[in-house]
Amino acid sequence: MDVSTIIAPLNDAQRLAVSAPNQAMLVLAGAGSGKTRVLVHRIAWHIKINQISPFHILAVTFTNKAANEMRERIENMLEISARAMWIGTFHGLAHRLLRQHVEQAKLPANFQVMDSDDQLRLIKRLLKNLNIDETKWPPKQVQWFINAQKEEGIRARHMHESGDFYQRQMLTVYKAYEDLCDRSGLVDFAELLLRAHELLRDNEDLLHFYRQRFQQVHVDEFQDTNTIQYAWLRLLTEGNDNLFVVGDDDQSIYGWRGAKIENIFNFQKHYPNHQVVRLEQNYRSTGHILKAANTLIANNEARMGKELWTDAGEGLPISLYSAFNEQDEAYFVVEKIKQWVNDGGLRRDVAILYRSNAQSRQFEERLMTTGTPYRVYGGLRFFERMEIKNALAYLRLANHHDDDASFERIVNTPTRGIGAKTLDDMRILAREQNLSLWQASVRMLDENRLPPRAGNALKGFLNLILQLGGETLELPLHETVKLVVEKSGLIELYKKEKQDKGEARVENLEELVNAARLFDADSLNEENLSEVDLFLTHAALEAGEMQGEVDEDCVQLMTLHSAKGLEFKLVFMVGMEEGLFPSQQATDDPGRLQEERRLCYVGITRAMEQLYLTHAESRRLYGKDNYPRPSRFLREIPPESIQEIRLRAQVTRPAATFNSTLGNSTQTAGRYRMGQSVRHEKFGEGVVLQTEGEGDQKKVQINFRNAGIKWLMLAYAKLETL
DNA sequence: TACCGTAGAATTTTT
DNA sequence: TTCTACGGTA
Repeated sequence: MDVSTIIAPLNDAQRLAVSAPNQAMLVLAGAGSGKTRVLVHRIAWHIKINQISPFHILAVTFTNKAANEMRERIENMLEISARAMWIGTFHGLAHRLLRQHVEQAKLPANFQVMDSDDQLRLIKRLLKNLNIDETKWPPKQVQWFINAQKEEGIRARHMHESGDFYQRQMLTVYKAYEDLCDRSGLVDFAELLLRAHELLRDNEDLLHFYRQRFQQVHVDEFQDTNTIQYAWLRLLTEGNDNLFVVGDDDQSIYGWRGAKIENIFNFQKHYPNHQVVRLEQNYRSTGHILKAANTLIANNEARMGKELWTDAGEGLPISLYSAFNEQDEAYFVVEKIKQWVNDGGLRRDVAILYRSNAQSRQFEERLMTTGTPYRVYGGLRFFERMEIKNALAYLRLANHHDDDASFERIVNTPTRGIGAKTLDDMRILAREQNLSLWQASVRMLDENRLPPRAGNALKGFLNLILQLGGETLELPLHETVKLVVEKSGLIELYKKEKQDKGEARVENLEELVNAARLFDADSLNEENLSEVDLFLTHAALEAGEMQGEVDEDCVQLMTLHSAKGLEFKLVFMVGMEEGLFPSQQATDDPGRLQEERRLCYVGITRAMEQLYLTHAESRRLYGKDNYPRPSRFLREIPPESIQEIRLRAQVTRPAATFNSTLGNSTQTAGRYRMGQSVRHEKFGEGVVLQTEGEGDQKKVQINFRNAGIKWLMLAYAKLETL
């Protein structure tokens, strides 16, 4: 393979990035500008042109999906195995480091990874133990606090006792949490990163080794890195100038989760010899769409600056529809989708994007009644489902008796007569004697501390776990899982549950056995784990797909956040209203508002051919009617790129639609029907929401742009239709 | 232990 | 409005 095969399919900017000499590099890759391609080709360049062994290459991503895709594309392109190359997520790679150096990382050899749900449960239990009132100290908030500290690299011992009451309380919990995790051999997501950072920072020989090993370090979605992730990258590369990062400050939408967009700016300070390359040619969207995106995002401050362009032509203008209410909005969108399909379009090329999950319902209902297949993203993923987590807890406890989190989870699931009293006693004993719950129950049984019934029940449970642990030693993984699922009694439990739900759970458990069968244990076993532990880690680190792969051609419904990285021919961005998007909480904070704007930018740039923006004049939210003003983002898009879909164009629509959705036939009558724009002498412009009464008694409710919502008597109000 | 009623909350979620 | 978590009761 020679230079041209790697370089030929690239544009100038891409080439510049791919073939640059070894130095720190910041690639600002606009949406749809081929950033993965640049990463893949850059790595290919190192391997084929610079003769760097894959062994010496590191590539970090945020999602498993991105990591898998990158590995695959490199292997296909170079026709080599990329086994030796470290490609993975920050968390996956951190985990691998910790496993390979458990001792130096000061972890037990069989440490287990907790997902956020496990973590939350652990915190809840901890608060109970510490007698801390959960209503005053919400576990979620505690969890957030702890993770935020870890992401900043702060341990409990680094914190001062002297803070305010809140700080001191949080610190107490943080300390206790650290102790509990250490004692139970549990590691949460943030801990993986923090500990991996400390591991390298505090072990000079190790750091030296990995700095030598990773001659070229590549990072995807750099704008999403948090403090500790960036610190880890710096440890590995600073001074060597061998850090190649790709990102887009305009697509940073996870600030609320700790992502530091500043890392992009800091990069330029920390790597003074860096080079910046901008990828601005867009291969995805039409001119109108890009113009809208560019103009909108120009309203943000402190950008690196970038302007997307295309040579693909203007395309269709963006359509804007003002719906009466959220039902009309759904109606409109689904009508347009039906048209698209009638014109030969595929449903899978269509996406409905919204700010918050709650908005999906209207669309689902409408899609359902029209018989349009659809798929909603979000919600629980496979390994996060209750029944799966229960089954995995059995598996875990059978292999790690001292895992208290798993113990608590399943000790009485299904119910086996181990009640609150028994458990309380057990917890007290465990705390006093510094034992695990397992050890505590063994002792209680040994010392005959329990009434016969509870004692027998507990004995039964311990035996079950022992049996599962013992019998499964010799079995292949999927047989082990099968045994666990069957003997645990979970299947029976869910069979009894309400029809459809229980059935789904049983199916999921069966699917779990299947997943274990398909699990390719030796694919990445550098960690020297048992097959079971490897599977458990896999479950924690890769929560799995949202739903099983449904190949059916269906409309895609998802939040703007989950749409990042995807593209669709036809995109609907719905609920473009103040208070919804931008969300209420963001409106008074300039920083958060800019993040909302970036989210809007992400949404717009998902569209390849056609983009619809919709908002509703009236929206029922949490049981209350709201009359939101159109989103400011709509005004930030150049009018010449927008085509408003006028109500007049809708006259062919059967009046029954409005009636059935609003349930009041008077509302379509007369000059002042819903949606009619009017002007009032004093209140200015507004939109009719509904009417009531007849003759001189007729009243209209109007949402005035500036004066708010008012009821007016038609006979007196001087209204002018627009 | 299981079921019911009610209070209270209700962006976004790569790992 | 709708969902969840919790506390009370059978």
